[in-house]
Amino acid sequence: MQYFLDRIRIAVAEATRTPPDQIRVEQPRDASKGDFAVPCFVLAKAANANPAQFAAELATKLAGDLIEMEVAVAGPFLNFRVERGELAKRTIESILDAGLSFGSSEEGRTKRIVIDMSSPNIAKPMSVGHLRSTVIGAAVKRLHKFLGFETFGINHIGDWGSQFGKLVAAVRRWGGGVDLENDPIKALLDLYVRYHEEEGKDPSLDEEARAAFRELESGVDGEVRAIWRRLTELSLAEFEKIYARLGVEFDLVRGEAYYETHLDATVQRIVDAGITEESQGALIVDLESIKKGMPPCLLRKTDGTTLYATRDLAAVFERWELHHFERCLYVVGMDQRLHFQQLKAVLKRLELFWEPRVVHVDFGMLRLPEGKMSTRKGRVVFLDDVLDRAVQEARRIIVEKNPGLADLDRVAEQVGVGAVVFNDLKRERVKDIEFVWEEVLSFEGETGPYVQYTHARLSSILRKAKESGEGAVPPDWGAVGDAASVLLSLGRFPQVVRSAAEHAEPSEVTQYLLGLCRETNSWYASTRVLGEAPPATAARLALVAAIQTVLATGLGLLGLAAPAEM
RNA sequence: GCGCCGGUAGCUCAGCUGGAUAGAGCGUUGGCCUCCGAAGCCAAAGGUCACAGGUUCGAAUCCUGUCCGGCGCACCA
Repeated sequence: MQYFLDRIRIAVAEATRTPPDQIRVEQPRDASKGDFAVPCFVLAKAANANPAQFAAELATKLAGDLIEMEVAVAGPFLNFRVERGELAKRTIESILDAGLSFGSSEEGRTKRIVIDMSSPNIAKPMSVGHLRSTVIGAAVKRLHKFLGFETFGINHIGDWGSQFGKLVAAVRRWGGGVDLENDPIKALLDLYVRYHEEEGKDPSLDEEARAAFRELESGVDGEVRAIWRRLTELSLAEFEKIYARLGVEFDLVRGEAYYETHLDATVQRIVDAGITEESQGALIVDLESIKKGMPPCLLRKTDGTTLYATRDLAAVFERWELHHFERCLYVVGMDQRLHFQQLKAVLKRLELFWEPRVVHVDFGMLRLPEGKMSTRKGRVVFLDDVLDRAVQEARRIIVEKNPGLADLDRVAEQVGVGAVVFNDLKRERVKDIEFVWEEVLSFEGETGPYVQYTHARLSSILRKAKESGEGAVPPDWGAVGDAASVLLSLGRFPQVVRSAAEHAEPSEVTQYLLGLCRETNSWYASTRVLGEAPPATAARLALVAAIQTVLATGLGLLGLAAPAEM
C-alpha cells in the first residue's frame, strides 16, 4: 500500500511543485468515496486559489500520471480509486513474499530499548492488576523487536522496602502456624492481611517491623535475611509458572535488593552534583525549579534508610551505563505517575541529556465492581484463577462445537489465555478497567477468540485447498475485487505496527486486528473460495493466505497463539 | 486545596498528527447453516461527541473555563 501512497504523493508533489513530505494522503472514512484522498485546502491556500477549483485543475494535471487509478474530484477533495486487480496483486504478493515478516523492518537496528515490565512484589499474589504491566510490556517488547530494535526486558521485582520488615516480623510471630511450602503465596497473603489487622492493636508490631527492615538494610546475614531470602525464592517460583502460561520471558529478573550496594554511591553522586538539601531530617532533592508545586524527591529518610525513589535512581543510572538505551520504558500503572515525574525531574536537575529517553508507559487502574482492589483487605482477583476459569470455559466451548479436536488441552489453554490477554490489550492504555468476569470469559464479538477463530477458519480453507490441490494456476486478481476493504486493511499493517511500537500502545494492534477480522468475515460470508473457476479460486486462496499470515503475525505480537484449529 | 488522567449509543469502547453523512462489540428486535467452521454473517432501533465559550474555510479531535469520575500529593512501593 505504501506503493500507492507514494505514487500519489509524488505525482501530486510534482504537479503542484510542493515537497512530497508536505502532501497529506489519507484514507476516507467512507470507502465509497475512494481508496485514498488528498484534501486540497492547504495546497489551494498556498496557491491562493479556491480549493474546489484547485482540486479540479490538479485532477486534470494528474490524468496521465496515475494510470492504475481513477482520480475523481469531489469538491475540495481529490479521491483516488486503484484498479482492483492491481490493488490485489500488489498487496497480496508483497505479503506472501514476506510471509511472517511482513510488517517487520530493520529500522531499529543498533538501537536498544530497555523495558521495565511486570515487576510484581514478592510475597503478594499476582493479581489481574499485574497482568496489565506484564502483558502490555511483553507486547511492546515484541513490537520493537519486530522492528529490529534490540530489546531488553527487565522484571524489576519488588523485594525491598519497609514492607518486608513487616513480613519478616509476621513470619517470626506466626510463621510456625502457616504452611509456606504448599501454597506459599496464599500463606504469605494471610500473614500480610493479619499483620495489617493486628498492627493497630499492637504497637510493638510496628517497632519489630522497623527493626527487621533496618537489619535487612544493614546487610547483616542473620535470621531476618534468611527469612527474606526464603520468601523471595518461594514467590519467584510461583511467578514463573504464570509467566510460562503467558509466554512471557525476561532478559533480566532482578530484585530491587540488588541495588542495596549501589545506594551509597547513588546518593553520593547526587550530593556531589550539589542539588540535595536537608529537610526535616531527611535528604531531599528539591524539584520546585523543574515544575512549580512538585513535591521533593526523598533520597534518605530521617532514620537513614532509603526509599523507592533512591533505588529507582540507582537502577536507571546502571541501565544507562550498561545499555545506552534509545528509550527506557517503565510499564507501570498511572498511580505512580508522580513518582516517575519526580525521577525524571531529578535526572533533569542532574542535566543528563538522556533524561527524555526515560518514559513512563502508564496505564489505567483496574477496579472491581465492589471497589478498588486491595491486597491488605484480601480483596483481589488472582491471575491464576482468571486464567483457569477462562481455559475451562474455552474447553467447554470446544467440546460443544468441535468435539473431534485432537489437541484439546493445548488449544483450550491457548484460547482461554488468549481471551484474557487480548481483553487486557483491547483498550487504550490510559483507560481504567472494571474487572467483570462475564466480560473476561466472553469469547464472542471483539475478543481474542474471535480473532483466533477467524484465523482458524482461514487455515481450514488453506488446508482443504492443499488436499485438493486447488490454487495451482495463475490467479485472476479481478476475482477478489469485492475484497477491497480487506486489501486496504492488509496494506496498513506495517504502519500499524510502527505506530503501536512508537506509542507503546498495543491496543492499536488489537483494534486493527478486530477491524481486519470484521471485514474478512463479511467477505467470507458472501464469497466462495474453493471450487470456483480455477483462476478465481487461486486469487481468493492467495488472499486467504495473506490474511491468515497477517492475523498470525498480529496475534503473535500481542502474545496470543494462532491455532490452526479450535 | 494543588496536580495528572478520563468523559463519544442503555453498557464497553474505536474514531489515524483538525477534514467530506461520528463507527464497532455487547444487549434488544428480526433474518441467514442441503454451500469452504454459526466462537460467524446480514438488517433494524439507538447520539445535544459532559457543558459553555474560543481558534479555524472546517472541531469529537486544538485552547480556556465549569461540572462529573479515577488517581496522586516527603520519610509506603
